[in-house]
Amino acid sequence: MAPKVLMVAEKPSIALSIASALSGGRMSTRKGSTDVHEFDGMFQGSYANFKVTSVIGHVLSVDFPPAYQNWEGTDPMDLFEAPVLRSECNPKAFLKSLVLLKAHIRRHLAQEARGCNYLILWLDCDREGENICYEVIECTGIPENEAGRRIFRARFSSVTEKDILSAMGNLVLPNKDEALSVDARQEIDLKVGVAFTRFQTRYFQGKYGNLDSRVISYGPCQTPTLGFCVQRYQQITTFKPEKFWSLKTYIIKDGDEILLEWDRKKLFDFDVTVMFQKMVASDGTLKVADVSVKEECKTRPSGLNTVNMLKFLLKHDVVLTIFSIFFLSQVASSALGIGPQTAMHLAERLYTQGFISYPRTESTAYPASFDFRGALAVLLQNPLWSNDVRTLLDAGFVKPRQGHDAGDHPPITPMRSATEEDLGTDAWRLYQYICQHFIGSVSPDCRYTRTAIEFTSGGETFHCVGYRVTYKGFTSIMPWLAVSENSFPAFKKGDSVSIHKVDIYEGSTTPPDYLSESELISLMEKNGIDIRSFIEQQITLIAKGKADHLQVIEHVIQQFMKKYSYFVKKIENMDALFEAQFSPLADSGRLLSKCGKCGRYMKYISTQPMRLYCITCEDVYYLPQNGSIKLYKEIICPLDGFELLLFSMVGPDAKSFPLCPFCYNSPPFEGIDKLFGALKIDETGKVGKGAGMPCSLCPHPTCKQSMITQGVCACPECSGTLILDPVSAPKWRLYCNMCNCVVLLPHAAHKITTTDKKCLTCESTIIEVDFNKKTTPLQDGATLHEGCILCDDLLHSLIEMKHGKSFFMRRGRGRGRGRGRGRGSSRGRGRRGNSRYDDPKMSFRDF
DNA sequence: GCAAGGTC
Repeated sequence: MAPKVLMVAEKPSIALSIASALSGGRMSTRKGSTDVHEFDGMFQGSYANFKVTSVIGHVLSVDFPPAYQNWEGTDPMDLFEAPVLRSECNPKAFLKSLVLLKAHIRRHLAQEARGCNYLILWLDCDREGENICYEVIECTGIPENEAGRRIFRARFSSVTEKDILSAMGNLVLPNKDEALSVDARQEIDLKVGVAFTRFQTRYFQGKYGNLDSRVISYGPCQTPTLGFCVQRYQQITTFKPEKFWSLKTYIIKDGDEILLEWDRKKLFDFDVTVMFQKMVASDGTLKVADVSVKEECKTRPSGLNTVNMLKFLLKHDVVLTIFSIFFLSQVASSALGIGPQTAMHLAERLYTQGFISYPRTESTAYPASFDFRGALAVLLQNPLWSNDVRTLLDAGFVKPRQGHDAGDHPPITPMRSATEEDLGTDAWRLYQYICQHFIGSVSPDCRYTRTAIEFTSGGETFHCVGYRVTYKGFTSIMPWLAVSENSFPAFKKGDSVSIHKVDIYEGSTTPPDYLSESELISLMEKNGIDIRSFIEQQITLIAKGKADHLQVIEHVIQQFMKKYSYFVKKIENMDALFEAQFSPLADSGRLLSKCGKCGRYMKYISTQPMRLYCITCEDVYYLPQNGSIKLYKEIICPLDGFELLLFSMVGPDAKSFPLCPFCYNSPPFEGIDKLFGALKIDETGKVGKGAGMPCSLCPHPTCKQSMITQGVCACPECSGTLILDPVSAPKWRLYCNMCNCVVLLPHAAHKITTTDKKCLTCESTIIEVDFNKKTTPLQDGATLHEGCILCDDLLHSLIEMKHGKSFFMRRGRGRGRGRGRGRGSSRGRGRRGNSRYDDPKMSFRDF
């Protein structure tokens, strides 16, 4: 019988590429936890059956045993020496579709491995990938010591047919040392992170009013990074501007006014500056003391690594702003801005699709054997740079400037030709840069002439400098690095020229800007990130086989235990800093959301009647009763600046809706005066019913939470409007803002949003559904679909009506049902056009 | 309720 070969990649897309390359496209695919591609071919000289499948990142992760999960019963110090368990990954809840998939990967691998003679590991070629190799081996049940006999590792740096075939022809062994180094990292990160986080959270919990102390997390990566940001923030806030003065000396040459640079640049003493000005002015003439002409050269770049790629993209684009020590926010300052996360996403995609080589590399040096000619030839197809590439291939290219070989992957290099249409705007920008960088790196250096003229007058020296490019070299393909030329006066040594004027310029020093992400990346690169670099350097010893992993873990943990006990002993020092920043907690009530008037957190009083109290403004805001309330995404009401809350009924199918505490109590629009469950204390002190306007009744025209933007169509049951429930994913639904009617939307859609378009037939809001890739009802696997839930046949066939639990004090409940059709136009306040209600299609009679 | 590192 033909031997069976199982191959496992790190992600489904790579499994597909590998199978396509090895089978020449002739394969069959069946569904599983992840897809399995099958084909026949040759392995080790004989005919074999292949199947290629994948994991989805790590299969296993580490955690403490249950006994250590209890915050109360566990001293964080004990965590350092606690055992750790490896169990199946449990990704965060927001990745719901992944949870379902990942939960079964272990079983999937075990099943697929049954009866297989060989296992070939196609995980990404980095330390994490090496570690996942051993997770996969464990799941398949094949003994680890079969490495070299039944287990092999395929090493590749790009997902191209060439690389895949060559990896298949040169199978190696998985690297246990690198895998162990990741085990060590995982254990250290877990222990350090959890111990410090638990301790400082518990210490600060309930101590300060305006500190959100649900969790005060500590991590060897995030904390030092925050440190850099805070350090810069401190520099900015403590900055004292200083006045300075300088001389601006002008001459006129060939009719042009030219400003000369003063060699002293600037002085911090006004009187002294005036003295120099007088000396120069009384001389009145500048003598040309020296003219130097130098041929200079700007060298081509070395290969591109990840950090440099990110730095290029970030330059001027995104600024990291800190407005308080504990609140970080990103301000995108340019429409073109690609943040590091997006950039790496795009790069990952380009790699997966075979357009570029592996994008996570530290190396800027190419291996000696690298085929530059082949890599260049690929780029001939694109007219944007085909001329440059043709010239390089014909007239000879140079090797990139000598870079650094970190021993990981070659620099990021284009592998396939692509056009903007193939990739989409953002991915294209990134790809274009990678191509330009690569072509630039094998182009000649740029050469230019630098001319400097030195003038003297009254004992002071001035100068001007001019640049003239003699050969563009690599700067023609990388124009952003071009040497800028300037117009320049012709002088020779000994000439003299009269001074046109000498002015005093007064300026003042300015604080540095907020730390930009590119600066942050440079800082991280330069310093390592403190603490992280220590761990990194220790585990590298394991990866390189220079240290035993158990000893390294033991050593590092010992170090951190010492740091931890020092931290505990000195926590008052940290507390002193917090005291200066935060205000003490008042006696009762949990702080929940910010008041729009004073900006401080308001207290949530959970005893009936549920309400918010602002200590500063001494105001009370009643909330809907009989449900739970929590902060809603820190979104702020555009009308009054109060933070929105999310109210949820209890029980299955219970609805939830956002509200602004201020609007809810004092509806800002006329006519919104009905009772919707809010309570109010009347003059006699008795609890009565108050007014209430949640966002689902708000006629604000543009706010993303309002009835206007979230409303879809009229309720078939009452005079209300059906609103898209923003937190109902993945069981997306509409709920009526007046009665208990619920409409279930297509199941398991990835995302459903309202658009600003209206149905031409019935004026309902057009919704956009992003179907799940796997379950999409659309043809050709398309996932995006826009339409009216009533008039679009597809959407209409996928929706279903239900009744949820009512949360409003509705009037005339009995009238509700059966009123679904032929309603008049006298309904609703402030809702859009009413004529649509007469259209028979508005009816839900098909339900 | 905690980290950081994979993945979508």
